[in-house]
Amino acid sequence: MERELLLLGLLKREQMHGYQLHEFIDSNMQTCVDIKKPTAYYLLDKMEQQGLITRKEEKEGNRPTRRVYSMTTTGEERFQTLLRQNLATYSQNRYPNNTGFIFLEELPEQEAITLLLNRQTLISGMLDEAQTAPPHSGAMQYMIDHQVTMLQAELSWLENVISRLQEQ
Amino acid sequence: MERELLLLGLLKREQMHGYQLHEFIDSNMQTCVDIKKPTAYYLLDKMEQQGLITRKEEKEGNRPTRRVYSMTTTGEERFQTLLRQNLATYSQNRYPNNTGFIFLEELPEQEAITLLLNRQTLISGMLDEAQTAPPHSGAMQYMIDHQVTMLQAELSWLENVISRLQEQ
DNA sequence: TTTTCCATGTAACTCGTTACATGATTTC
DNA sequence: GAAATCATGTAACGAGTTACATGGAAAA
Repeated sequence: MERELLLLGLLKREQMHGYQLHEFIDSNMQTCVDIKKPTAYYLLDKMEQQGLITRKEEKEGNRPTRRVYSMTTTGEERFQTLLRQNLATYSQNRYPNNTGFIFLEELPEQEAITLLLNRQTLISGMLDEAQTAPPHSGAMQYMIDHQVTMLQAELSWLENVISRLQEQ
Repeated sequence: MERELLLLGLLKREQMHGYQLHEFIDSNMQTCVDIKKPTAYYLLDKMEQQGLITRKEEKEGNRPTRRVYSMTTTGEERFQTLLRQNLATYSQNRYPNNTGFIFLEELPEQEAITLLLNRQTLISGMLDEAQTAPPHSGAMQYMIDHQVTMLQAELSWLENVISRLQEQ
């Protein structure tokens, strides 16, 4: 659903072909969303069949034909619905990354601390990366801020856990 | 992988049958992990075939036979590996919940604010719930704290977005 | 007596991914 | 001449879910 919203939203701005969409997402939005090529092609196909988008073929030289998609009015309506739904709603996030913490006590404290310090380094690295990302236009910046906020939260929680372990 | 770690970790503590595992997870850990019954049964089957756990049948009266699983030494090793890997590692979280924010500008400001206020209420509710959860034993408490931390971060980011919209 | 709980499962499906295939074109 | 890029796709798989099925026991 979210990837459909993503593709629709981008196609609302301007018509694009599959490769181009994937390229754009992969190089401009990699910090907060991702989509693989086969998924993109598959969704475009499906949404075309549903009448949300239409395609026109574009031939340039001897290259493979581009299938350039643009939104239909049905697609526009769908986009509006999806967008509102997405913004007004929130469903609990799971953090499968952290399942191991349930069993922290199974490990000798010293080893646990060592492992967690490694994790801390990883998260710090990601945080740095997110923070040094070039500023994005408009609402995309919100998404980057979100990543940063969440990574900071993750980090501060982790530091808390580590220091509680060190107290013992 | 994470659910395997979860099941293994619980079976390390004490032998259990599928229904019981699901029950336990569903009623004691619902804030941070979840697993559906068919998934649990499927994984138990698979892990038994891999020799990570063994089962013995337990018959009580005329009820359906329980398949009580307990860990093997191979399972113990696997658990140790998975646990260390999970703790020392971190991979970027995606937040598909928030995809819509990329297109915030497509909406009239007033409406956007209204939608986001609704979302805010939802998150506040979840936060309350997580905070009033009865304290858990040992490391499980870390997981609850994590949920709380993440919800707070989500909320503070959202409030920030809302107030930036209101300034305009 | 009807609903809920106990305890197991299967089948079909969804969403997404990896790995592979094709073939021209530009770049090194 | 080899490698990366452009542009499309298919096939097989993976993890997990929903919906359904069974059948006895306890509770309402």
